[in-house]
Amino acid sequence: MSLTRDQIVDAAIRILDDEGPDALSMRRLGAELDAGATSVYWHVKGKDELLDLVADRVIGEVFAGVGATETWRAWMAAFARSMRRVLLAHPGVAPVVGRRATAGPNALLALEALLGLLAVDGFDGMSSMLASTTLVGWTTTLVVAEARELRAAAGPEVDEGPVAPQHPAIVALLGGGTMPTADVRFEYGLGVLLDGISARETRRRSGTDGD
Amino acid sequence: MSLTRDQIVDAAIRILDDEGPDALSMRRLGAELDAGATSVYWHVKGKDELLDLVADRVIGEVFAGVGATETWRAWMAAFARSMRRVLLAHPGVAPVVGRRATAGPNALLALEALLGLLAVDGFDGMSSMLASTTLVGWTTTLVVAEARELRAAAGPEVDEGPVAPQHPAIVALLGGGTMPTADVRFEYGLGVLLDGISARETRRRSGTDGD
DNA sequence: AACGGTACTCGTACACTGTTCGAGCCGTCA
DNA sequence: TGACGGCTCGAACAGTGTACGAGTACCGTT
Repeated sequence: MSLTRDQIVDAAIRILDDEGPDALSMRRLGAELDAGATSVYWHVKGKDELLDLVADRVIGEVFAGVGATETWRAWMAAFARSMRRVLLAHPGVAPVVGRRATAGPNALLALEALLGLLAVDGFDGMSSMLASTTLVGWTTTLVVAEARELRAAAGPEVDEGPVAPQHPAIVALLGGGTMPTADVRFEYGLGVLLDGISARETRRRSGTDGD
Repeated sequence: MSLTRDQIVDAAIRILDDEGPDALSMRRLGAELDAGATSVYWHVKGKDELLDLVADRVIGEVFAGVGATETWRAWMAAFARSMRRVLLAHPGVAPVVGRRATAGPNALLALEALLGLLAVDGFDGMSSMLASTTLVGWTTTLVVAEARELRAAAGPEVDEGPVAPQHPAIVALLGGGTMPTADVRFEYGLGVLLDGISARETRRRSGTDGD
């Protein structure tokens, strides 16, 4: 059976999703493809390149989930939400995406789209660069963390240990029953970010220097 | 020579800083301590626990660099800047901090301090929880990414490849000479975050629901 | 002074990992 | 038919984290 890069990436994602990040070894990948353990090496330079491909594939999926929008704000929100949706559907690949700098073709495609929108809306080069990196950075951390929690919850029980002997504020928070859901946390953070970017941009255009 | 947990963590950080994240193996760690390869295992459960200790140690260093402040805003800014300073001084340990959920004693100490300040300034439980996780999440990603760039720059040259065949917006940005320094990027993001949190909080107190 | 036990060290071994190498297969073109 | 290039894959290598158990060094008690 002829192996292709796409099939290889598919198989890797399947393993990551079904058995977790630690389960992905080159031998296991070969087995998943009904191929010899090292056949993959002809198509892919090594495990690093494989993981880059996996990450970019997922970014592509994220980007595909973002429809056309009117404003940069709507686009950013849609992108962040799409990223969350996709990564939570693939909790096993989330750490992979989080760990590497995203400069694959799909990542560039998405960046290009965002920069275009920002330019139309009057952002200058510097501001748009800063805004986009901030958005991407924040979104990945938060969602990767959430995916980790999701994976941890699926695994064996781990008792939290004596959380807080003398941390009254933390105890009050945890015990207060006000623990927000992951959804709320995400939407709050997203709102904070968009409001902040918007406020900065307004201020910049009015000529007032920050701080 | 008697080994202590502190000495072990010290040695691990030394290796991470001097030789990079990949160089830290249990055997190498033993050698650094002039000890047998597996002696460490009596003091530490395994490599995972070791890395947790390393991460918390660094968080402690970050926290120590944050002086007393009047407002939550000043504290958050100081914490983020301290984190950046410390992680850039230890680029090798940055990925370790980035990879794990921070629930060690020092992390809890810092969280407790922040929550206390937020409470004094009138944040309710939910808002302060959201604000703190957003701050920590954003800061770690950005700084870890920056540390990675720093490490990559120190390593062997890697040509970027054909960056953008048909990505005009990206090309314009990179070629425009407006590439902001890491400092500027960081301060911008921090400003965005703090402005956003502040705006949200104001709106919450005025009783207007978001969006 | 002799004993028992606890705290600690470490050599060996096991089951893995990513990756290299080179021998072999197979279809295509001359 | 022969040769060649694309492709597969078994064996081997160096290295990993960790379990186990034998060994040592120190301790308070008798």
